Amino acid sequence: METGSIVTDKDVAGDPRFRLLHAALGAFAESGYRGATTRRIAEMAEVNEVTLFRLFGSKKALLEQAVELSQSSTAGVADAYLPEEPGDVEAELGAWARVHWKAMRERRAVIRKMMSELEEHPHMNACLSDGWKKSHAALDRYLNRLKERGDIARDMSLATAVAMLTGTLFADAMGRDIKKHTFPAERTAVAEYIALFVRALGYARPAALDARATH
Amino acid sequence: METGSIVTDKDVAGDPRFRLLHAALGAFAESGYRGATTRRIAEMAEVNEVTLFRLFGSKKALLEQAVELSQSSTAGVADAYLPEEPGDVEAELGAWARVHWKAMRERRAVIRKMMSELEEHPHMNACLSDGWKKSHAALDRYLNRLKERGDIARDMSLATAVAMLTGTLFADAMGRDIKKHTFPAERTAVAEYIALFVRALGYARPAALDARATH
DNA sequence: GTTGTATGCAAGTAGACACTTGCTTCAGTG
DNA sequence: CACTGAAGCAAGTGTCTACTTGCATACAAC
Repeated sequence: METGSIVTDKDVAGDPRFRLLHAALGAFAESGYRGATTRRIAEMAEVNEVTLFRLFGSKKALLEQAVELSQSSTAGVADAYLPEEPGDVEAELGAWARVHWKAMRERRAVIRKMMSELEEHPHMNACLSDGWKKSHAALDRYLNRLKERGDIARDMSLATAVAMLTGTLFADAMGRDIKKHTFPAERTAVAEYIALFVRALGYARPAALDARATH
Repeated sequence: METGSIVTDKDVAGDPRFRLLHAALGAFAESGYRGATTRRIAEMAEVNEVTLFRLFGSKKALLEQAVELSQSSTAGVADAYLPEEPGDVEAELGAWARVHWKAMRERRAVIRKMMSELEEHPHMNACLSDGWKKSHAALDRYLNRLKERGDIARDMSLATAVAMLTGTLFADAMGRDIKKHTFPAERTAVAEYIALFVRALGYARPAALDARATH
């Protein structure tokens, strides 16, 4: 069983290394790279500031490891919801979308900061795209399978469809704080997006009438 | 000479106030609030740093005025493209979307920085949502008119549709730098989004068969 | 010519910043 | 016990930060 990390025999929560990584991510999420000062990170971690430099060498190294860790913890958590062979398309897409949306929404502060830092810290650019790559690829595979089966139009551009759905979810997760009143209710929003999306695909449900538009 | 706008008799490009506002926005777009130091802004504006404080009082005041100015310059530039009475829906929505997308894409650096700063500087939150309010409202009115005319389903949630289209455009404008290869070609992307969106609406073209599902 | 206003320039403030040095404390291991 | 390694602590380093002060200069109006 792969854990992806080297677990020491120490109490993880008490390990200064772990505490610093956790605190660094919190400070970064609150105030960005420049605002996450080494003093503040050390205080939040309840660890001496000197220990920070002994363990990580520099602020830059610490923050890079912190965001990498935060990204790997949620990467590819949604892709499992899309089966190899599509069944109930709306339900399956809905489950995937809900998990993907939730993962972005929970990390929205970090994501926003990474997006604003990507010119000055290219490492965060890589982290960002890697974090979504697996989920988006799974969606692409799923839609491709639908296309192969002839359930959606043959001339449908999957890249456009994927960009539309992932973009909608991304913008909702990021923007809901900014313009509250203009978004659908949080409970039902994702399901409504999926309903619209399925219709955009021109998906012909097997059980329903054969209503393929083109002759 | 009559210019028709509120212009001082000074040469605008040489006016230190104008130069500072312009430089402040540039520095903010490059490095965010903390990275836009007063020294750097003054250097970029080729104006003495002391003049900055004499004219604006503080760095905070300068930056707030700068982002406000940048927002008001592009606010409501797209809403004019949606007529009161819909005609060629795909073309009209396409024109609106293209202009709206372009406005976001050109200011993407500033927008990304504002989004990451909105907890620490609530003023930027207000600027952000105000900048989009008019365009989004115009889209909402347009779709509402379509609904009234019965061209799209009566049970369609316009809030969801608006969120989906604006979200797609926003995510494209912001994300194209981050994950280049996963987006449709820049030339055609917006038109493809619109094509999908129109199909999602279930829009029945007047010239085509009368295919209204529910009577 | 005098006054006022706007700008430049040199210098300086107090605090924050990332990072370092030297020394102490303490737990674990032989 | 002695030794080692990890951590804390106090006190620095030089640089940067927003912002201030005092004074010199230019130019326009009266």
